[in-house]
Amino acid sequence: MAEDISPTPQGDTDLPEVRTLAERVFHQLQRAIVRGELPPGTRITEPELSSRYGISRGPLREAMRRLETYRLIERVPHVGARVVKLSMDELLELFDVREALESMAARLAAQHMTAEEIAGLREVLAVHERQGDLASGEAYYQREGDLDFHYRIVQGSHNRMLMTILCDDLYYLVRLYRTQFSASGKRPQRAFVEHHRIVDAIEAGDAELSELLMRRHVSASRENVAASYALTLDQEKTAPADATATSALRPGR
Amino acid sequence: MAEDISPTPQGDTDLPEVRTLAERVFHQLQRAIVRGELPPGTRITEPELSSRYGISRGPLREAMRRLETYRLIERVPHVGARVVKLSMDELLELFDVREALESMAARLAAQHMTAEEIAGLREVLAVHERQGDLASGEAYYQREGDLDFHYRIVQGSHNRMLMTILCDDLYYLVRLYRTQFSASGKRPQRAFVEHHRIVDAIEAGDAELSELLMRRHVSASRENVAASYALTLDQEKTAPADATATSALRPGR
DNA sequence: TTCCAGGTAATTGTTAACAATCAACATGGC
DNA sequence: GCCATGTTGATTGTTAACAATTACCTGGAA
Repeated sequence: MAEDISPTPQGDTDLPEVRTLAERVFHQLQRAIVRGELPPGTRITEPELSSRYGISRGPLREAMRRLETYRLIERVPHVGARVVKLSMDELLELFDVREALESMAARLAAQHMTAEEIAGLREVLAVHERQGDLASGEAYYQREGDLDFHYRIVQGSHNRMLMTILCDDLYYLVRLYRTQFSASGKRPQRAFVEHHRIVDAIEAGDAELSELLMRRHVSASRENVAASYALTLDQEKTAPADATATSALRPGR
Repeated sequence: MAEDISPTPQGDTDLPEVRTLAERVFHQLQRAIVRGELPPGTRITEPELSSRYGISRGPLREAMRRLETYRLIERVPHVGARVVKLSMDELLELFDVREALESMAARLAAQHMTAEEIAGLREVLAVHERQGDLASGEAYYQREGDLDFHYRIVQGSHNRMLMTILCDDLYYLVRLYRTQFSASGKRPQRAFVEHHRIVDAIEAGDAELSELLMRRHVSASRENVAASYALTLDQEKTAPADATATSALRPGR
């Protein structure tokens, strides 16, 4: 059980910031966690990982510190670190934060987005639509495209702090939640229509409408997730196999 | 020039999380930066600080990494770190983020705040009012009280992620901005009235009104800062002594 | 059987020395 | 005189060993 992560000493030289060992192992660990190769709750021990990646504990600790700031692991002094365990409560909290920040981003995007950026946004939707029919059941690309759509609108806000919080700090947490609660519910058509209306409002320069539509869009996604979760709870009640696996209630800090 | 910070090996043992050297020096550095004892743009060099605080470079690097996540310092690989330099653009960006998040917090507070919490909130305003007449010109306590007010509403949202972002991640950045752009404009009466109306809406359980009032409150504060800044620019134009000191335009990343 | 105490092993925190990178300065050529 | 280039100094990145705290396990007593 020491070869789960696929060390891959090569491979990720595309990132511009691999000037140090700590950066490289940080990206490797980040990818492993987001992909679910390191399941939530997994204990992270420094000697094991340092030997696995062939580096010393110094850079590894720095990488772990960065993972901690992204809320992907949780550390306790003198005790250790473990991959963050997700609860449905926290997922819903994340949706509230996204609703607040992304609606603001849409408002600012309507004011500041350039013609080129809007064209690029439409292109995302077009590509999305082109492979939409074949990917109707393939939820993965759907959601990737959804992430890309939201990502570009945040970029269009031209607010660097907003971009940092949403696209750097929370981006990987959103991805982790998606791999964790894989049942994203299928409302691709609805989401697709909403995306188009948001772009229309942005292109028209209607800040208030853009904000309102984005707020509804995120809120609807939140309700969708909450509903499918309630459904899961019901199914568990009828056949309570191993409740701890899916209910994922935090032990409480 | 090696005794500017006041090493103070004792003093801050009130924090619960001083179980490690890195934690302690982190808090010391954080306080030094927020108080302005380490001016923006100051270069942070590891050997100097490690010898100054009497610790090794290991814990110091961990402390600096934490400071980086709070956006209080900026690091460049193989080059070094320096205290973050504030620009008015970024301050306005921060106001946008606060407007989005704190209005959401007010909305959630109206739904989830307990009677005890609301009573505590009113107590903050009462204390504030009691010393309001004597501190009419004393802007410092005024702003501290303002921070406390906002802080408690965020706590009242019962959304841990919101609390983390606003009260942990952005709190010290807001304080740094206030010490930097000390001219906070004086609209204490206006802000005070707005605070009371927000509490009224929260107590009435009116989520939408609470959100709206908080949004206006933060937005008004933003416009106030922007206006006083424009005034400063005008004064500089008439007497352009050293423009770089107060205009504080980033060199652009 | 259950609870508590002590000891042991493992892990984290810390330190100091070594290696790699960068910025500034001096030197030489055009 | 100015620009390119090599060198030097300092700073950061990395490593390995040491110290301190914690968790687990074993043993015994109520």
